[in-house]
Amino acid sequence: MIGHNFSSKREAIFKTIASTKSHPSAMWVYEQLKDEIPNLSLGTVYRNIALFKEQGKIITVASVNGEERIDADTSDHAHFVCEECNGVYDLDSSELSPLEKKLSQDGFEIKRKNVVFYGVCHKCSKN
Amino acid sequence: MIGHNFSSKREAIFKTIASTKSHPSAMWVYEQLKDEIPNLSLGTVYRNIALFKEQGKIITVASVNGEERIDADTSDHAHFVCEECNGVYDLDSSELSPLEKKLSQDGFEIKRKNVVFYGVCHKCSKN
DNA sequence: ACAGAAAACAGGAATGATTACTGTTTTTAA
DNA sequence: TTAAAAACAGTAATCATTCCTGTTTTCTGT
Repeated sequence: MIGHNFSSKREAIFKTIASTKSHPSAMWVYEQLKDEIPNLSLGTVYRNIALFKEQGKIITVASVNGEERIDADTSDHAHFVCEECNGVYDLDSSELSPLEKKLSQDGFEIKRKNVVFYGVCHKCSKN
Repeated sequence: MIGHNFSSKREAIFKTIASTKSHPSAMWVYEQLKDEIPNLSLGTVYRNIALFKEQGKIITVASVNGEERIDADTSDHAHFVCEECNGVYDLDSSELSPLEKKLSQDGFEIKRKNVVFYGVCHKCSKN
């Protein structure tokens, strides 16, 4: 069975993703780990990210500057992408439920949603 | 001044994008036009799409199977991506205004937003 | 504990959408 | 009409991501 074998690298990759709120890219995860695990391969990071997605343990949040950003918080929430610092913030998105109700009435099966606001965050706005 | 010269190819590209509700990819636009304009270059399609985006005449809607999908309807609306037929549908998204109000109160400048639902559309659902 | 079998991995090559470059053609503006 | 500016074709380059091959690690049944 794929994805059920123990692997210390897999665990380290998941812990790195789960322990940050930075909504990281594959490269960021790789760079966080390569001191601790010198022979880690970037391909392994990508392969495990794909596996975690299939397993529903993480989601894709947005593509920022051509890089996919992920999140181990799979609860129902939206995101804000700052186009100055490339930071990604969590937002509540409970307002969307009426729209979702209408969709399912019209025969659309919603499997996941992606609500992203783009702009300048409160920190970068000050400068 | 860049983008203000007349160009029949630019016009054809924009018309192709504006006259469809399919939320096309660059390649789709290229393929629609290459019979009519045999010496059209794919690079020209990409260059003009980038220009239209800068000019605010089109927006990016979603990335479907690694391909960016665009829309000449820049009004405030959301989208539904069917993961079976790769179709993209328009949705109303007026429910989002309370969330946007809260964001601007918190100092976030919203420049654009991207609301995408993923799933199976009503047509594919029947099969 | 041990030996295959299955899964995971490293490292590097391949992919594919998008972008950049260069020489040529078209458009503009005086 | 003519020189400068912009747009273009065609092709090469980029870069995140995926694929491939030989090796290592983990699992499972005995």
